[in-house]
Amino acid sequence: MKTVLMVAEKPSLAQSIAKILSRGSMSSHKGLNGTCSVHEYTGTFAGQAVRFKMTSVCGHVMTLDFLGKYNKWDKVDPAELFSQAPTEKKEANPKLNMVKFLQVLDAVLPVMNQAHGGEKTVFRARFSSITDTDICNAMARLGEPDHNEALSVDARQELDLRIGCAFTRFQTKYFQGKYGNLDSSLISFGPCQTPTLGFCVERHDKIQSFKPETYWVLQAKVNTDKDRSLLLDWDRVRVFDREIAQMFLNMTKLEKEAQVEATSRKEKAKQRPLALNTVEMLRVASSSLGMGPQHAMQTAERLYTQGYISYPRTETTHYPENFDLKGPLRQQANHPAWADTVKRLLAEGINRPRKGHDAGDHPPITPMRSATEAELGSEAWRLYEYITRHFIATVSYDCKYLQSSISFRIGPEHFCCTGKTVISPGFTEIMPWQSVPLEESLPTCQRGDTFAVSEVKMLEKQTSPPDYLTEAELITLMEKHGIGTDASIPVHINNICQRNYVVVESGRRLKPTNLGIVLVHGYYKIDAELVLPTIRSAVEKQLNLIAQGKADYRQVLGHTLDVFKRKFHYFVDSIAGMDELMEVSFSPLAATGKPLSRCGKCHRFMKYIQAKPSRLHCSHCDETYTLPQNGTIKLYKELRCPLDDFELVLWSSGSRGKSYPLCPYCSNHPPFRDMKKGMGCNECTHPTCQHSLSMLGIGQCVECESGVLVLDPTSGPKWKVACNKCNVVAHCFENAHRVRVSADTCSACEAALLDVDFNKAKSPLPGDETQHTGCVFCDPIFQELVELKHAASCHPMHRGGPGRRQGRGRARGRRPTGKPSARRPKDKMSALAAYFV
DNA sequence: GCAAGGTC
Repeated sequence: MKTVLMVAEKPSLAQSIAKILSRGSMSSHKGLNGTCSVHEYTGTFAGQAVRFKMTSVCGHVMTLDFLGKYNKWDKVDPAELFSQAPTEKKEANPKLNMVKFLQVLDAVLPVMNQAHGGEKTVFRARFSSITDTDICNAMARLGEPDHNEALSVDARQELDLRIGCAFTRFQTKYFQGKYGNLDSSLISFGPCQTPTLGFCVERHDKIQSFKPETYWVLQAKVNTDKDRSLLLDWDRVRVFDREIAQMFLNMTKLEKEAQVEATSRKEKAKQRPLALNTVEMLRVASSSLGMGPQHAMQTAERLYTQGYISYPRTETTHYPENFDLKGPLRQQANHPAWADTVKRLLAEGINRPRKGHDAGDHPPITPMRSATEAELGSEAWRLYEYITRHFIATVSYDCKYLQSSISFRIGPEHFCCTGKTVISPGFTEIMPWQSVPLEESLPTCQRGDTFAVSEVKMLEKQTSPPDYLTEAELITLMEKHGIGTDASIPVHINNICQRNYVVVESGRRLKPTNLGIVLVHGYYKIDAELVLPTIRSAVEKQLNLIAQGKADYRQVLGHTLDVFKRKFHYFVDSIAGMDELMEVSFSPLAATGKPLSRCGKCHRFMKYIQAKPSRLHCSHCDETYTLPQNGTIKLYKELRCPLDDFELVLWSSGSRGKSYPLCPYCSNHPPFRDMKKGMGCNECTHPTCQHSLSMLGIGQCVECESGVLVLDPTSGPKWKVACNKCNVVAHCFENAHRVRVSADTCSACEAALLDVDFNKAKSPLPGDETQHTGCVFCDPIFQELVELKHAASCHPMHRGGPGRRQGRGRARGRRPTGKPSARRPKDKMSALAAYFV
């Protein structure tokens, strides 16, 4: 039997499609990467009985990047990134082993192509919803893969990469080389993030340039009953001339009666909501739940993987034709929060949902199973509750209310008042925040009736500026201008926050920082297209032409790159224009920071710049030395590096983390071949320096491949031994007053022996011993005094819970022998000579 | 260290 291999775009789709096509009779097993499954079943294909193997990829298989050597910022002119720098396709997620996985399943491909000589063997199914009819129709009308669509995607990828990286590198290097308080580790630029920032700054500018204007309003009150009065709105709404307003006031004030000119009563409806898609969910999450888009998306993702809601990334607001609305509704029939509403809907019949937009991706977001707050936790519950209420609302009835209004005349001026009374609340019962506000009902009257005027007064008011953009408004703007997609909108918003271009204020409003404002104003000054949303859509148009086969991939790519290369050169030549704005808000490097440690070249104090990216700046030599981020920096006892005479500094990630000394010069200009930029003394292979790996290294890390456990000489009296690569930290010899790494090694495991001195009173050593030399891994006395831990880290990624091999003394390690760096050289001076570059 | 866009 022949095999038909089918590949969907993600695991969940493979499963649901296989289920449909096999009518539920497939057998499934995990693929070799543990993420993608293979679903197998027998069926017919092109009239033959075949074995189907259905699997999927998982996001993009390949990604685009520059060749390695073009990723060295100090060695490559960003202008080269437009054409000279070659790009390569890399596996987007090497851990998934996607390419190998597909190759295994695809092992038949060469055979396929040969055996069928010329006959087509690769097809593409096109469908717009995951329903039986759609999927079966797609299988009956298989098309060919569209090469043009692929080219269009490739072109977008290459444009975004080249343009984004060129501008980002140039800006970052230029401004970080001049200013010391930008407080952003990266001055990034991108075709989506920059217009996103642009929207926020545009609103800021409107607020700044806003000039309040005074206006005047007439307000009249009439008596409708003995003790009730009615407030009337002026038909002219407001006037901006005080004297004119005064004139109207004088004319109406003379009148004692208000005459009813007309009354009306209209039945109106407030429409039930459209089915829920991603951006609407994100808007409501931000504006009503106070939950940022990134966080909301993560929460939704969790609800989805746990089976509480349907797939949360969709642009569609229309339920597929045969979508089962009653099933999910029935599941909610006993929910304590909305059982009554749901039961009534089921008994009296649900309403037909409104016709929304079918984007052809996934069905709208709906609850998949009933859940309570206790089960989900408060954050996830709030989102789930909203999704569920929204779903119920889509099958509820419109809210119906009566809008009545009365028009009055007082002298020559016209006034009116309106009131709403709810006829049937419809969906607002399940979405109470949408309900029509309760208002006092209007008196019943008819044309010609009169009411006594109790008061007419003139109010002085001022126009007020708009407020900063809310996240919800920003999402709407992005959606309207085609900036980003449902899945990437939260990422772009997050980006401009992380880069410190905007900050989230109360009410989730986005207030641009000085940096964000200066950047956008600078783009406006030099080349407004760099920040306007129109440029993205213009490029998108070209890319669509490629996809439709109406434009040539090479030509579009070449032309667009050429345009942006010119823009880039013009930007670089005109950067002084942006710089003028920078100067106003930021301080030059030389005027920033506090004196900390001495430069090895001029022996003057260098200044420590704490703002991101933290670094040391020598204003005399005009040199900047970057420091490790996410930690604190102190002077290290005025000790100096034996190689360059720079004063060492001590980096620390906090009392529960690790710390190590580093030489500012070596860290930026590695002295030995086997050292990389950013390394501290704990990775330095200097054979004799007392701070080096060679002198303080003990043995191989118990967890990671390449790390070495190094004694932290500053950690006493709670001594620590920390890996110089990963987060492993061993706490040891508490209260020892001296710990030294001995020149001798353990005969069993080759680790360096430690020489430990205790005070008499606090010594944990057996007998009355105060001194002991031994191996931390093998010595039975030391094993009791060593505890392995992970350093408290700023990166949750690396936190990874307790170590697999946690526990006293179980950690076995050899003094590393694979690399010359960690071996104790026999002839120190000759080894030193050999290490120098 | 950089873009955007997929999914996990």
